[in-house]
Formats: sequence, structure tokens, C-alpha cells
Amino acid sequence: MVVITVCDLDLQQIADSGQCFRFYPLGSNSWLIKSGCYAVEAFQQGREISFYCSEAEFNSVWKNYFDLDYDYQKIKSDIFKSGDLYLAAAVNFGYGLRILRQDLWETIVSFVISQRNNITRIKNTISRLCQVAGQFPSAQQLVDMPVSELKSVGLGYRLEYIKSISQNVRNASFDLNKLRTMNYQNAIEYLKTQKGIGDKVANCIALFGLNKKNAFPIDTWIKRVIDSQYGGQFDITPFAEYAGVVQQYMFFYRRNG
DNA sequence: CTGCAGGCCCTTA
DNA sequence: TAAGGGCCTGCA
Repeated sequence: MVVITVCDLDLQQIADSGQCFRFYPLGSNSWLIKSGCYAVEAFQQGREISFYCSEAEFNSVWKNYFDLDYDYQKIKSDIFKSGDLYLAAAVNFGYGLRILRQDLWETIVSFVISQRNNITRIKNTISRLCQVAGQFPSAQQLVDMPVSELKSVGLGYRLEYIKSISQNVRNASFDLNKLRTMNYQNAIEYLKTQKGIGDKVANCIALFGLNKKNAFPIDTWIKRVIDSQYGGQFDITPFAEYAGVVQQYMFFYRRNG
């Protein structure tokens, strides 16, 4: 077991943030957290979090996953100094949010599923998908899986997209390792060559799967914030370097605040 | 039982 | 470049 003391990290908030879909609640303040082929139990009490895994696994997997080397204090301080009262309130509300550094393939599949969908159903769909596959399915597994079996998962019209993207990963016309080396702009363009990945989903993948913190996914919730709080126009440039973090605060505050 | 839900694709103008 | 219709289907 590994016990750490953290600031700017609240597991409950992150579980409810909509950026990840495989936080399975075990009890109060306790989750089974899955990412890619890894899984860990975590328990939070105040600023202390216990991870039920070896120190080696913690250091090689979870420390990175929770973005522990990134300084969120600076962002908060910048936002407070900017005089933007809505953002300040959003930061105070979602004080424990972080950008998770998630498994790339899982992020791609999950956010393709997320389109025109709600969080409850996204979680259930991904859960069923993992159940039939025995784990979060690789591209190979998704190509091999009989369509009838995939249909039972309830992906709806997104099934074709996922099949197609999986096939392209398999035949290497869509190269994830190449994607990992790209800068933000090139990554977005490359992602959008895939059917089923548009601007919003590409930005989510860039943010959560490629750790491009300048990505700024604009979904219906963010649109509502921009319309109601900023008169339809929001200038992200003062926070461009970590726009995606700002997006998380806005999104979480608008949905849960 | 209806209508919606963290978009995307395709067609028109 | 923009605007509009259709899409699967579980869940509220």
C-alpha cells in the first residue's frame, strides 16, 4: 500500500468530472479505479490517499495518471489574480479537479462513445463493453469481436465508428505512436481523419489521452457557460497554456455547482 | 411512454 | 462557411 498526502486532488470530484468513466465506487471515499490494463483501489481521507498497490506500480502508473507532478496552485493563483469572478468561483468549487493522464486508446474509444450521450449511459456502455471483452478491449479485440456481440453492448450508431477506427489502428493507417509524438495542432488534425472524431472529441482525446493542456473542448455545457456568463464570447488566451484545466473547472461547476 | 443526451456526418445553398 | 436533418438506444 502507498499513502500520499496531496493538495488539489479530490477523488470524488474527479469521479464526477466526466473525464473518466471507470471509477467504480466501493464505499464512501473509496473506489476501484481502472485505466487501460491497470486497476487499483484507492481510499481518500482528507488530504491523505491510500493506494492498494506496490510502490513500483504507483510510481510507474498512478503517479503519472493523477498528474501529480503538475502544479495546479499556479493556475488557481493566475485565475484569482485575473479578476474573473466566475472562474474564481468555479475553481473554489472544483478545487480537487485535475486532468487525468489516461490511456490513449481507452480515451479514444470512450470519447467516441460519449457523443450525443449522457454520462450515466457512457459509463454503463463502457462497463458492458469491458464485461464482454474481459477487459478494456484492444483494437485487435474490437476488430475480432462478432458484430452481434458488440451490438449487445448498446453502442448504437457509434459502433461503426469504433469498428472503423479499430481497423485503422490494426492496419496501422492510424498510428497511435505517431499520434503521441505530435504537437497539439497536428494531433487534432490527425485525430479528425477518423470517422466519428470531430472537433470536440478530438480535443477531449488531446486533453485526457495526450496530456495537451492547451486543448479546450467546447461541448454543450461549456457553450452554455460562455453564453450565460460571457455574452457568447470567451477569450481563453490569458489561460491558453492550461486551457483544458480551465475547461474542467467550468464544466464541473456548471454541471454540479 | 416520450424525449433526451459531453456530436458527427452528410447534404444544400 | 454555415445551416439543418438524421442517427442508435438506454435512461430519466
